[in-house]
Amino acid sequence: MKVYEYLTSYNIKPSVQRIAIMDYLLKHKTHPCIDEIYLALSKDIPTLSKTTVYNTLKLFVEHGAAKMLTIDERNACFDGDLSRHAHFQCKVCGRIYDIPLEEKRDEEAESMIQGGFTVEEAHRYYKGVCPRCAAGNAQKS
Amino acid sequence: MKVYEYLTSYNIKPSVQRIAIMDYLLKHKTHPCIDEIYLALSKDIPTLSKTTVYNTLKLFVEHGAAKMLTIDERNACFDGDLSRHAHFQCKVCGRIYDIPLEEKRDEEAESMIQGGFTVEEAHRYYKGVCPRCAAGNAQKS
DNA sequence: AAATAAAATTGTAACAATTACAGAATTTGA
DNA sequence: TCAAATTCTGTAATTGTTACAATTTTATTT
Repeated sequence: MKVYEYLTSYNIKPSVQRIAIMDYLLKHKTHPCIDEIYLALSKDIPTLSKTTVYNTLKLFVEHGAAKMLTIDERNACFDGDLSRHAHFQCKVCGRIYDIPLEEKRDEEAESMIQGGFTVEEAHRYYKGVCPRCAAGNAQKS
Repeated sequence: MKVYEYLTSYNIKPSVQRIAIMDYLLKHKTHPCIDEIYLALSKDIPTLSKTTVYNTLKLFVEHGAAKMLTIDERNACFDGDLSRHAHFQCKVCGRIYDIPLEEKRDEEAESMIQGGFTVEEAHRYYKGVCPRCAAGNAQKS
């Protein structure tokens, strides 16, 4: 299985729950929060505990297999896409969009490293209103 | 008084509490959280309620007189510096540093606007270890 | 200046996201 | 198969934030 090896490549011991959660992350680019993942997977794994979802995502982030987004004030979101990209959250519907970044070096990060900082994460995000909502098709996701 | 007019310029009716909170924000570039502000000002204003600090900062953000940072997962931080700049949070001591941004246009934002997005906020931040902590002088702030 | 209305502040209670923790279940390794 | 280690579960505790009603303060009208 594919996700199985993906997890092991990050030194994460696979389990039914971990595979299901990573699989969900890789297949749903919606930047889901804990609850979304929990509710979706509970259908297949009825015994799933929300604590496990918390623990597992924390594990993923620690092993570098997922990223945590703190764009949304209310709750943390998670991203299985590890490529360099920015995010945009619509203030109306709450959706988080992926925004491609021009491939160019990050001068700020470079000068920080010069200044003695160790840079482990770089986040960039925007907020505003998405085209969908601007068009009046506002709908809570 | 200076802060008084500063508040009115943002259409915020000044009060003892609001002036004290804005004054604290302008004088302390530490990106304080609610609790830091509350604890610091309680000494001068013993009747101050934490709810007031919450309400007031929400008001400031709505009127564009302050910015809320969601870098720290545990609690929101606030910044009275409205100029364009990035932030760096040290994972060891938790300090949030200001990082100057080269003055150049934000191509990503521009292309998003082209794509129909309304961009109201742009955030950029980094995480890692600061020089102080790297040198071993780790100390929780 | 007194009375009234409006706005701001306070404190408690409710709420929601997250974490701690101990017991149950599962996996691993002899 | 049995013991040890790991993972998972569910409840309880914790914490940041918000709702709300009562009180206080400020502004307005008479």
